[in-house]
Amino acid sequence: MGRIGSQLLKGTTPLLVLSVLRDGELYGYEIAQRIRERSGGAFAPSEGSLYPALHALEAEGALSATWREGDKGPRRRYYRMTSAGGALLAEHEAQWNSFALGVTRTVGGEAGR
Amino acid sequence: MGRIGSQLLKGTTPLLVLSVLRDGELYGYEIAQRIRERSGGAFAPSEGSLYPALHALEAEGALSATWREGDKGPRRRYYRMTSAGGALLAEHEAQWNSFALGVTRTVGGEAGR
DNA sequence: CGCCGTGCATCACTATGCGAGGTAGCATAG
DNA sequence: CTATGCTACCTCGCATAGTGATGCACGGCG
Repeated sequence: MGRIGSQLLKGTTPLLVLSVLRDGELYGYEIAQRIRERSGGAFAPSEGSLYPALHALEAEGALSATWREGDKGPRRRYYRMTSAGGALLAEHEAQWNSFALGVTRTVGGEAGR
Repeated sequence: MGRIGSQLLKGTTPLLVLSVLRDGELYGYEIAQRIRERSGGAFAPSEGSLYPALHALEAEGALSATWREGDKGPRRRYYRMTSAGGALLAEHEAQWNSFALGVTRTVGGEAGR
């Protein structure tokens, strides 16, 4: 395994998802929209990556979820961050920060000074 | 294709390689070491990703390369950034910046303000 | 003489993002 | 009444690209 979890290189989805869930309970589609809004439209996970990520996070115990019937429209699955999810978020944030710092340093040309 | 080139999510290697080559001519192994040093040891591309990336960059015309016999030790392939490489670097930097900004915003919770 | 370090290269494995396709409910247009 | 389109969920196959293992070649050291 690399220095910086190799999944972090492409795996920003868990970080993003957990981040928006700090706001409170949200359902899948809404999570994607929040990420899109907050990123300034720069990106949004596609469904093919969002839902699997949500399931994985739930399986890990980072999220808890419940189905709820909508008065109108189809049922939605609401996700809430667990305390384990909070810890995971902190971990992902730390990894992101050191990754971003590393890139910035390398691109900027500062050595270990 | 997504908003932010999907390769950028994991494809920081070209950015990193081109960045260290601003210093001048370097050979493969040395490039890896520079990246490692500059990133503060946070990461270094493995050989399995570095060499293919170098070949791709050369094929694209972003780098020019020449073999040189070492007085001691095996021959080395020295890479130099071309002007097309400079343009590519600028592009990768811009992409990285907007990507990092998007993540920062999403994690930080700032909306489009 | 065997091992290690430098240096380049390639391979199989793996992770995961993406788009397409499928199900379903409801609303509006024709 | 049917078509289209939006919300909302899920899953599949494809492509990309990072990792470690393996191999070749050269030279120094114990």
